[in-house]
Amino acid sequence: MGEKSAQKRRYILETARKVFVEKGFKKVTMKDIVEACEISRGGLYLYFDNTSQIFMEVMKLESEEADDVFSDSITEDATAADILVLFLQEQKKELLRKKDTLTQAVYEYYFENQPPKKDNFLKKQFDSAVKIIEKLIEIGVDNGEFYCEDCAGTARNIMFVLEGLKISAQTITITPETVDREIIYILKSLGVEA
Amino acid sequence: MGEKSAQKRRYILETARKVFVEKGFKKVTMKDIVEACEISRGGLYLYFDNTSQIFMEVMKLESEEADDVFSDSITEDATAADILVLFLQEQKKELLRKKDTLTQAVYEYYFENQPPKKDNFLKKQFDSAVKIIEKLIEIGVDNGEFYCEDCAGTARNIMFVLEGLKISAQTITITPETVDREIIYILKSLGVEA
DNA sequence: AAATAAAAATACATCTGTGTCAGTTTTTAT
DNA sequence: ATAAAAACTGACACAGATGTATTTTTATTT
Repeated sequence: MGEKSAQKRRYILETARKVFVEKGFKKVTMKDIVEACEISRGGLYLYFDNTSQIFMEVMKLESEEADDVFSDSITEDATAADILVLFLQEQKKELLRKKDTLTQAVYEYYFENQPPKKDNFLKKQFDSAVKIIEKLIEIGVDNGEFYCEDCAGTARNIMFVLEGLKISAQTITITPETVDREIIYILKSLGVEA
Repeated sequence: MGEKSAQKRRYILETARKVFVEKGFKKVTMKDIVEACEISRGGLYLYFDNTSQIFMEVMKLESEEADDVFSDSITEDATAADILVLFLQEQKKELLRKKDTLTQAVYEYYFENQPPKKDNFLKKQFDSAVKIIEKLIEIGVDNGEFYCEDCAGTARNIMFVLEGLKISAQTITITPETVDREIIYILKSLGVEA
């Protein structure tokens, strides 16, 4: 498969991503992707075998482009609290505009394809986020910005709260105020008044 | 529809529940339910129109039989901390045996049928659980068992953590130890050493 | 026991999605 | 310019699910 094919593969994946954002995972058919890409049925099968494969590759692309949220803010010479707040605000934005992310599709995919212990996209994201938050809290504690006895535990706890908010945003209806309250709660638990 | 029909309706719902537990929501077809109930295709359509309707009624039954977890333990003359621990242990059990609950099916259903603001089964459950936990914490604070400045906030926070654990158990693989750590973390935040 | 009503089973027509394949067009190389 | 290779297309056969219509069985009434 030559240069050109790689380009088209990429185009298909990017277009398919929009479809998954729109419809989740389960509902999407090869036909949907074909139509979105404005190619033929047979053409699509030249590049991909089925929707699961396409989705997996979409997730892969996604994960390669991730982690930027953090690095953006960390490079500044902001305080630990600033960075944490920035991160939480970013998460808030993300989880409230639920119709613009792969969140739901990813959940659906994992429901269908029972927990792959290795190569679990979500687990990787979760674990790496925990680690970064933990580091951040440690820095804050050293600074005297935060009070915290168990940085790892707190980091994990924060991530579970965010997961809870994320899924709740997809099922229950969640208001910005609800998210704000949780953010304030988290900061308070670190001894930071918002 | 006579006495007998009502009985059969009930039988179908209870059998269908097992199918939903087994397969989630989206995957389940009328055929699956027909086979599980050992009745005929046409027969099922006499009672229900489609899988969504069946699932909605299953959830309704489910919600009518809920809330017992709490009432069971609350009637005892246990301390607030005891009751809270019992509740958290119950939740732990529930979320670890993920293959034995409707959790995943409910999520799938809500993904598909976008957030009904009224009659939202999940929201009702969530809100009522928050209220009960809040009361419990207040009692504990009055007792001097707990230390807590914002009972409502803490109750909400606990529920979001549990939601996070619940969805994580379905997607990431979660160990009992992970849940235990969160439980300990929660108790510690109330000033209770486990 | 025959007539009638209710309940259940079967067969049917339809629809939607899948994956493949024979044939066509486009690209590339000589 | 032409042959070979690569990329693409639309039609096809198949599979599985839906909801309905018809027939068969079972129960009820007189």
